[in-house]
Amino acid sequence: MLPELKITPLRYVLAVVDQGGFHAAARQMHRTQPALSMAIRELESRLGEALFERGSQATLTPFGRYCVPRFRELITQHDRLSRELTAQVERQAGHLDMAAVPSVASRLMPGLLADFVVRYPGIRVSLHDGNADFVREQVLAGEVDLGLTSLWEGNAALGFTPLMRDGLGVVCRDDHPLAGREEVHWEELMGESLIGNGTSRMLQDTDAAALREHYAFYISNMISLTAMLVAGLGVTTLPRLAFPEEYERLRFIPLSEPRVEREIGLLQLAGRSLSPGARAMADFVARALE
Amino acid sequence: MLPELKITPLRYVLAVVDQGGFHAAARQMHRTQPALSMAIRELESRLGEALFERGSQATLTPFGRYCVPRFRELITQHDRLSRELTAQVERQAGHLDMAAVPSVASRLMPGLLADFVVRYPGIRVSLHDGNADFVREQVLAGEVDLGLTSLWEGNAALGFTPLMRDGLGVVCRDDHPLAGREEVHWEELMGESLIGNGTSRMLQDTDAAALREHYAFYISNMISLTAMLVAGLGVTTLPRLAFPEEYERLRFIPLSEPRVEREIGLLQLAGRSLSPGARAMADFVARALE
DNA sequence: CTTCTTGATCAATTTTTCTTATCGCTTACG
DNA sequence: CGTAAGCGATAAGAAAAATTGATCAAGAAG
Repeated sequence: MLPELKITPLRYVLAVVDQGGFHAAARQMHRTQPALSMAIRELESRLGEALFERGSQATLTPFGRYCVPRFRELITQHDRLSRELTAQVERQAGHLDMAAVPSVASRLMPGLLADFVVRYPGIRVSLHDGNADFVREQVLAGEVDLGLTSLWEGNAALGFTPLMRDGLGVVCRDDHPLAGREEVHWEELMGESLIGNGTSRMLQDTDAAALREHYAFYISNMISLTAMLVAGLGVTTLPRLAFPEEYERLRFIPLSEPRVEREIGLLQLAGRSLSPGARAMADFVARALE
Repeated sequence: MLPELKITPLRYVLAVVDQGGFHAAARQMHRTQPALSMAIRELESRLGEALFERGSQATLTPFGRYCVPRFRELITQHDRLSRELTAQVERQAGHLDMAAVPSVASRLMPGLLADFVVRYPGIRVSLHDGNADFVREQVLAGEVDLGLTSLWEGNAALGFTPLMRDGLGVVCRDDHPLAGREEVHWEELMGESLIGNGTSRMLQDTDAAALREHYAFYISNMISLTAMLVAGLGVTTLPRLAFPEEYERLRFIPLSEPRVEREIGLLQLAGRSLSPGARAMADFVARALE
């Protein structure tokens, strides 16, 4: 049965050694002198050997001299751990993995991350991007702490916090008849050369579901899609956030009827709390997007 | 102000993790389940972050998962230290430095040490030999924990525990007139070719002090001395323990008048306790020599 | 639906830790 | 030489902490 060494009495011993006396040590420790006397005596009896020479004042025994550096080492390790955990809790350190759909990753995250690293310089962030299914799977598998995506189907194991709405619109080239319009009704698209993409499932279960039958192409890759739009090969529907603003010739016209919106929000495992770093990010994102 | 982590609650956490539940852990720790619940809750509040998922049973939070290996590490280090100190106290480990006069070192210590290492296999011993002044200085300077010697002059800083008496006698070659005698009176030596040696000061302040004026030689080196005795160049006085029994032609005849004895015993710093290993040796030697 | 198990909670109690007051001893100083 | 100051030990009581026993609510198993 090996004795349990409590940290505090070890600290007392070091204080006595460093300060050269029980009184001075007590002052340093914000304790009274008898408190140290008794705590150290208790420690000695637990070890079965005196640490301080009795009679002589605050002189270490040979065994005490043997112990002191070891006590110091253990206390150092304790303090290091305590400091490390505190840093985690206070978000001065830590890391988090997150996944986001491409539109969020490329349009929202750059600015968000820039602010985040200023606010939490110690927290390292890994951001993975992929489509909504990918994000969902990553969160579900615990591969990432957080997802930033729109949720297509609920799941008891997932917790979703909506943060912003993102309305669907038509994207076409600037010389297209629809280009100057304020808004578009879905039936106006029936005659167009329609290009389907990954976000087209937003039309599912809406009045405009019939559009999905009329795709001339289906392109999942965003680069390819924009290239085709720029080439004037057709029009497509995209949520506003996914609309590539950097292409001068493309225009975004909101869909007025039906008004289709996706809800972008934070996805996480339900019933599972977040690491301090992940919570910092979740709170930060939620606050930034209101 | 960094929080003070007590070892026991950390152990509770590991027990819950390893046993997969509070009840099982409580059994292992010989505590009741509420004790663990409350201790862990207190630890959590001290850290400012939950370790276990509330609601779910004995599931770690991400922060908890982060902590567990670190807790385990600290506890391992604590236990290693505790074990190490216990080993010292129980004399299963340790070391000691001692010094002894040559006669003791060569005649007594070999057998003593052989038994000692059987009894205390973990304790390493360093044995230095030198004359009584050397031993005394080594002890006084704290260079060695223990001395095994005879004490010529007391000192408040030294503690001496007599263990055995060692009587002075005359040493001569087997063809010397005194060789067959049972004992010798000091006055019988006045006509002899007397060789003085380091132990001759035992005659100081005795009836035979006059002999010191009649030395034909003074030889401090034991090898030289025995060579001269074997060569028949004279006789000398030696305590029995210093008499080199391995020389077949030499004889030891006790001095009857005056009866001069040196007291051989343990020398140590007064008011300074011994290391566990040194105390083991001191007790061992004292018991062996009664 | 009932039963069993799990962890949480609360009050009571035991244990531990700390303080106040005091003692005996040593040291420094006039 | 004697006095005052400083030190650590000690005892008794107070405060704080840990632990228990009993009980509760919730989820899992039958």
